[in-house]
Amino acid sequence: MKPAEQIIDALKKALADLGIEGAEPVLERPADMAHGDYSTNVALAYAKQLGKNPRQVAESVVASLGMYELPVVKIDIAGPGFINFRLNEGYFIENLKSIDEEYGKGNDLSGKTVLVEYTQPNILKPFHIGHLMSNTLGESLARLIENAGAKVEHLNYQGDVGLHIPKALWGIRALDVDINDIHAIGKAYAHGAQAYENDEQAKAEIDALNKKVYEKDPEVMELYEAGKKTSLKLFEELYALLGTRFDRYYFESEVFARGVELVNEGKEKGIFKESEGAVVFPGEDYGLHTRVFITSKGLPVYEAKELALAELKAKEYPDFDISITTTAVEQEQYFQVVFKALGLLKPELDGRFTHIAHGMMQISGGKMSSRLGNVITGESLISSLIAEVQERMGERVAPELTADVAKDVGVAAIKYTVLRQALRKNIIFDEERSLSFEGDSGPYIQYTAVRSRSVVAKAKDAGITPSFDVHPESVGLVERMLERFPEVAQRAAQEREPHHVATYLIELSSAFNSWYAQEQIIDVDDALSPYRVALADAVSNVLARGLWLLGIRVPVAM
RNA sequence: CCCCUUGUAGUUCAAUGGAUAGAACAGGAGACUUCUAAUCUCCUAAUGUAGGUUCGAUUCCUACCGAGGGGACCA
Repeated sequence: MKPAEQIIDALKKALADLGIEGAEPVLERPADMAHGDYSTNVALAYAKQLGKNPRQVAESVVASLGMYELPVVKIDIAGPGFINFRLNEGYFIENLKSIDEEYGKGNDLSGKTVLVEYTQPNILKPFHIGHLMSNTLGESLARLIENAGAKVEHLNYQGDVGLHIPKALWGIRALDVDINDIHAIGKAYAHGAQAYENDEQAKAEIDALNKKVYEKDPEVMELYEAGKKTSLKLFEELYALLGTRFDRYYFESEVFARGVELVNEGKEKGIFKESEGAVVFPGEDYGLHTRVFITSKGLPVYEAKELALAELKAKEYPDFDISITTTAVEQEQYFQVVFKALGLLKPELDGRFTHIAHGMMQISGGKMSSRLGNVITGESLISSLIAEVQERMGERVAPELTADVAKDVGVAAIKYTVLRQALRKNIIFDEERSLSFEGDSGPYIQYTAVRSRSVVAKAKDAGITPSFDVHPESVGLVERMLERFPEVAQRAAQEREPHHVATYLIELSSAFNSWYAQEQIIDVDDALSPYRVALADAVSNVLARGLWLLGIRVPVAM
C-alpha cells in the first residue's frame, strides 16, 4: 500500500474514534514543501460538527493516529489546524532507486485508444503561428496521454481545397513565380488574396479558377499538384525540426464530397434546415449559434467537412475512445456546434469528440494583423530564434555541434513559451522576452538536463559508481521533488494541461541548480559522493522524461 | 445587442476552496584559478471594483468595469 493510502486509512479510523463515521479525508500535496509531504485539513473540516476549535480536533486526531503504524517520521499541527506528515527517509531512497527511463508512466488510460489531431496547415499558404502552437500543444498532449497508458494516433488534417487555393494559383500566375519556391508561393498567395478583395476582374478570375480546381480541370491541376508538393515538403521539414511525426495525414479533399452527403442525410432527418438558400444547423435550439454547413452555391464549408472527417476517423479507428482536436480558442464555439450536430447525426459518436484550445498569440503592445503588416509566420519565428541561439552560443559547444544544438534550443524556447501557461489564455509574444533563454524558459531546463548528465559522465571518468546504498540521514528538496513527478505527469494528462509539467520542470531545475551550487558532487574521498552522483543521474532522467512530455529535446551539449 | 473566455508584483506567468499568494524578467547588492555562470545567493514589489456563499475565497456565485474571441454562406 502506498503511503498516501495508509495515511488516509489511519485518518478514517482516527476520525471514527472521534465519532465521525464514513469520513472521506482529503490528503493534499502541500505546494510549499516546508509544510511536509502530505497534509490534511480534516481538523478544519470537522471542527464545526464536533463543536471544538480546529486545533483541538487536530490534537485529538494526531493522538489517535499514534496508535496506527504509519510510514512517517513526523506529524505536525500547523497554522489554523492543518495536520502535516513527513514521510520516512527510506521511502524516498527506495523511490530514487526506482527511477529509470520508464519513471512517471501511468496506467490511468491503459487499454484506451486516443486520436489526437493537430497542426492543420493549409497548402499554398504560410505555416503560421497558430499551426506552430497547435503542433506544440498536440504533440505534448499526445505524449502525456501515451504516458498515461493509452495508445495514441497522431493525426494531421491539411487544407488542400477552398478559396485560398485559387487565390494562390492566381497569384502564382500573375507574378510568374517558381512553383518550387515556397516563399514565393507565400507572396503569391498574399497577392492573390489582396486582388480578390480589391480587384473585380481578379475576383471573377479567381472564382473561375476555384471552379476549375473543384472540377479537377487538367488546365490547373498540374500547377496545383506541383504547388501542393512544394508545400508538403516544407511542412515535413518543419515537422522534423519540431520533433513531431504523424500516423495519418487527412486532407480536406478526402472528406469534401462526403460532407455534402452527410448534411443532406441530416436534412432528411430534420437535423439541418434550408435557410436563405443555404443548409444550416439551427444551433440556437441547443443554446449555440446557428451556422451554415452548405452554402447557397452548394459547396460544403468547414463544418460539413468536419462531419465527414469525424466519420472517416471512426471508420479507420473503430475502437477509438476519444478524439481530440487542438486549435486556437477562436474556434471553440464553432466546434461546439459541429460536435452537437455530429452527435445528432451519428448518436454512436456523441461525446467521443472533443476540442482543446490554445490561446491566440498576441504581440505585446498591440495586435498581430496582416493589415498592420506585423504578422510573424511560424516558420520565420523558429528560424529567427535558432539564429539568435546560434549567435549567443559562441564558443560554448564544439563547432560541429552548434547547428543541431541551436535547433534544439531554439525550438525549446518557442515550445516552452506555448506550454508554460494554462490553455485558452492568450500568449503575449514579447520579442525581447522570447529571446531570453534565462530563468523561466525551455533552455533553462535543457541547460540543467545537460549539466546533470555531464556531471554524471565526469563522475564515471573519475571512477565513481553511482549508488543510493550509502545515503545521507535526511533527504532534501531534490529527492522530494523527484518523488512527485509521476503524480504531476498523471495530473497533466488527466486535466490535459501540459503546463503542470512545465511548471514542475522549472521547479525541479531550480532545486537541482541550487543544490549543485552548494554541493561538491564528485569527490573520490567522500563516501556520499556515489549517492550524489546517483541523485544527479536521477534528476537527469526525470528532466529528460519531462522534456519529452513537452515535446522538447535534450541537446547533446549547451 | 447576445454568447464564451479572461483580469494576480513595473512586465510575462504559477497557485487540486486552505497556511507567510510562488517563480522569471526588469531594478538593487553579491558569488566563477574549483564538477557547465544559459548558473547560484540576498533585497524591493501584486489578487480590477462592490456584494454574496463558506470555519476559510486569487479560486465558487451575482453585478459592474477592463481585455480577448465568437455570433449564416472564411477557417
